Amino acid sequence: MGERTGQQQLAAGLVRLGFLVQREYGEVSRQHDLTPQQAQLVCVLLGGPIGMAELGGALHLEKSSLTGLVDRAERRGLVSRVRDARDRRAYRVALTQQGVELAACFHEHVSRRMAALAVDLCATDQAGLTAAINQILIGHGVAELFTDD
Amino acid sequence: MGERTGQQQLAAGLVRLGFLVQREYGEVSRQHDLTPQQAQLVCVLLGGPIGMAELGGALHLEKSSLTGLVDRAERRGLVSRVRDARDRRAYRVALTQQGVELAACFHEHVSRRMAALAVDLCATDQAGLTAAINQILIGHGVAELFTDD
DNA sequence: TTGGGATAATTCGTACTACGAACCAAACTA
DNA sequence: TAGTTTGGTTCGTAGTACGAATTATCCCAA
Repeated sequence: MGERTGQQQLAAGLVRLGFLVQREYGEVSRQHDLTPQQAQLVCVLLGGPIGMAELGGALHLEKSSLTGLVDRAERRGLVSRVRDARDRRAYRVALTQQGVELAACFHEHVSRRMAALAVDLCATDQAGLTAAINQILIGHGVAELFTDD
Repeated sequence: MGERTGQQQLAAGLVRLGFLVQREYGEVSRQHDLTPQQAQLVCVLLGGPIGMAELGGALHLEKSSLTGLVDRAERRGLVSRVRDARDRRAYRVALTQQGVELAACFHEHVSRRMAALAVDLCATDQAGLTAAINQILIGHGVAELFTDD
């Protein structure tokens, strides 16, 4: 009601956009018979096999949460745990062939869906939006990787 | 790698921004001893008491999921179920006094956090970002309410 | 070289999320 | 008034996320 500062408007917009993105992401995940978390996992792994520890960093999860997530993905044949050559405590989590295919397919679809969100914007506005988002991301330690973590 | 279209860049940015927003939202929720879902619930209820059915629409949840969410919030003294006067099957879910306070406090904090995300952008870019986000939101049926659903 | 602290990961218990199917009761409608 | 729709709950299943405790390995320093 009444007055609303630009800051408040922007804050509200960011929250709603966040929820909208999550909803789309979840829907696409479901279409691929994945939970959003599993989808995120396989997308990260598209960047190559990594240890549980780094995975926890990428997904912002405690290691105890990770065990189960990887367990379930492994049970579904999407990933496998490979012992690290030089550290007998460590595993590396890698996509299986099936995992690679599913991840690529999912990534493709989710990208399309996201692009579709901005389809109403003219090219200039899209470029401006991309720039603004990138500036926010770099200012908040979001990795520069080419996959969407 | 190599070439990346503007669409792909934007799509990736949206996904990452979405995750970033969720992370911030979750962190603030936690600081208020709420789960993100409970936080979302009380924020929606700031707009006034509503029935389970509409609530499901607002939160994009099945009614069976809602029962538990409202149960737990009720157990915590945040909301209460009030029988609808004119339909003896229906409840309306309303914030308790405690719920109102907590929701207002949470809303305040989360808004600040979100605004802080964009603090590096100049005023012009912020305005542009707000406009672009609003255009996306209106194009995708996100309600015009003043609370962040 | 051995002992002690850090590190990689798992297990366990708890709480919460989300769904669909089955169900009940009140409301509507033909 | 019978039959259908609607509002909400219950139940079972699967998944998510955490922290504390545990095990095994690694690494460093005395």
